[in-house]
Amino acid sequence: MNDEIRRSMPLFPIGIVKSLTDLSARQIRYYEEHGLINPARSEGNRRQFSFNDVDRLLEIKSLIEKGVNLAGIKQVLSMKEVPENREVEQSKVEEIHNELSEKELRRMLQQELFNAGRHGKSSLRQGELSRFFH
Amino acid sequence: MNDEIRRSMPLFPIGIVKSLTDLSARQIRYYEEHGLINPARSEGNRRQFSFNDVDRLLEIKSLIEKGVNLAGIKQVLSMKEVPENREVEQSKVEEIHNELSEKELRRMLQQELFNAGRHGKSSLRQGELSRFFH
DNA sequence: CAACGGATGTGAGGAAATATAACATGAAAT
DNA sequence: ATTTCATGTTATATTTCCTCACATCCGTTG
Repeated sequence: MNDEIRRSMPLFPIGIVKSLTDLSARQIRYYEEHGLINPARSEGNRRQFSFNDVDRLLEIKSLIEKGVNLAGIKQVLSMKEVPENREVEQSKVEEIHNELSEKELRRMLQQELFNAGRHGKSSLRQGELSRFFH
Repeated sequence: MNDEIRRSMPLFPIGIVKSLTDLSARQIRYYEEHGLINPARSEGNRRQFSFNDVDRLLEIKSLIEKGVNLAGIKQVLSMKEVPENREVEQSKVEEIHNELSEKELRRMLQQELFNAGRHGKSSLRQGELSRFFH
């Protein structure tokens, strides 16, 4: 449900994404420039990548390594887009983004994560936050 | 298994952690100064927080809100440390950190994430990377 | 072959995020 | 009334990231 929200939560700076994907900053920015990814931005205009973004970049990298060019990748990725409830999800996200300010959204997510982590947990070993990224 | 590795992978800058935990940067740094957390550092000396770190901060925050002071929190947290295979886990992590350079470790993790995400996956919806953070 | 466009590297210049350190402050403890 | 704890605030330095421009390599095409 809010899985999509969690997965699209802006978390990582480009430096981390670089090491996670082994792509250069130049490449990442270039792919964004050509619409393959669409990371969020901080107030100060810095890119903030979500899990979805990183997933997508790994997918892109894999295709690049197979010799697929950007146009081809664009095709492949667009085909992977869920055919069902596409507009539904889309509108849901937009709804949230329009009705709530960025700050409010962030706070909401944080609250959700926090509360969920609060109960039914006895050992730190089990973890709190990370449980909600699966 | 490598769960602990994933959970302790340095990912977030302090700004994100602030919004995730609703703690001030001052607080976060203060808690580190007093040994409650121990985030990794980038080459350029910036703090890099893992899921474990964020979990811990949420735990700390919860205790703070209950009126527990730092000494008390230190106690509580130390008690949560797994009594079993403590040294085992510890030594395992240290082993990795000693035998492999930071860069190699990072690359290894990235590889693992990447490869695991590569197979048995047909829809982007399912996600690749995020599956490995649970 | 020469020219062109796609994909990436590199460097300049500037802005944002973070680091440490020092001092300020309110509340709690002594 | 002091002292200590936990946090805020401000100043200054560094690192990371931004955009933009130009260079380079390479495959495709006229």
